[in-house]
Amino acid sequence: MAHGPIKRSPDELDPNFAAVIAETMQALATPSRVRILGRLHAGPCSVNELAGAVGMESSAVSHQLRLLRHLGLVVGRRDGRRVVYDLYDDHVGEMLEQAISHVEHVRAGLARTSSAHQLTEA
Amino acid sequence: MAHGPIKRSPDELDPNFAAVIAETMQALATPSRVRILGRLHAGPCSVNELAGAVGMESSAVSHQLRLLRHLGLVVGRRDGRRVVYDLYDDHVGEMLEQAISHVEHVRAGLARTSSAHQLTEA
DNA sequence: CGCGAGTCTGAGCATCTGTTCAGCTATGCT
DNA sequence: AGCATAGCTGAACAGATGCTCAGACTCGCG
Repeated sequence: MAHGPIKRSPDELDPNFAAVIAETMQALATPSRVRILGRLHAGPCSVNELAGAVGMESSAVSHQLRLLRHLGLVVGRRDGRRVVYDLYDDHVGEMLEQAISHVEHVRAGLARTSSAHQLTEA
Repeated sequence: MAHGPIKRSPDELDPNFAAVIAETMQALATPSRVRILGRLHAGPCSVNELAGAVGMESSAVSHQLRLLRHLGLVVGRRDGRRVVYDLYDDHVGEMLEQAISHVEHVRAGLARTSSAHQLTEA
């Protein structure tokens, strides 16, 4: 892939590009969206199923799905009178998985540090 | 490490675990923090340097650094009268890099979809 | 010891975000 | 056509968030 104008190295990020990253990563910055994506990672399903699975009202789910759609993370296809949502592609699933594994690693490190800290905690 | 109750597969995430993920991923959900982490990825530096690099007030940077410290993503070491911050470990750098690459992929897909959409946009 | 530089902290404020609520649209069935 | 189901949308509200401001604290130096 020969892109070009996009900043690849994480050093000295372009302010504009940093904003784009932040915008997209916000998809994973809320428990409800994380659970929605997690559920979709198990397979496509409708809004109501989703709502039941994550314990939210359909309306709330719909609002979040719109956000995720705009971010390009999920897609919806009409099937009869339902709309079946799915992750946009495998990359989204990977992103979720990697987020999970990173968080596990980080939290493990946190637990270790939380007793013997220097400037870690006030 | 024998943890146990933690959910590893992204399918049907435990609500509690989803909250933990969201909490940590919020570190990347703001342009200022993304830029701070990006700058630190280039190498350790002090609060003032950081502030200059990302164009924020030292105070604001300090506030964000506290957050990032509590999340276990960065560490600070006193050096004379300055405090030198650094990423906690390589995993944090990787997390940043992967976030960047995923976002690039997703945005590329978005650009492609934004013209021929069905339920993507209203 | 006193002062300046560097950093941290709490309060206050403006903004953003997520949920609920009410109502609308669209599809399918009788 | 009439009605029920499924989903979408906008307004409104509560809670969270990020920044600024003022002040406190620490460290090094004269």
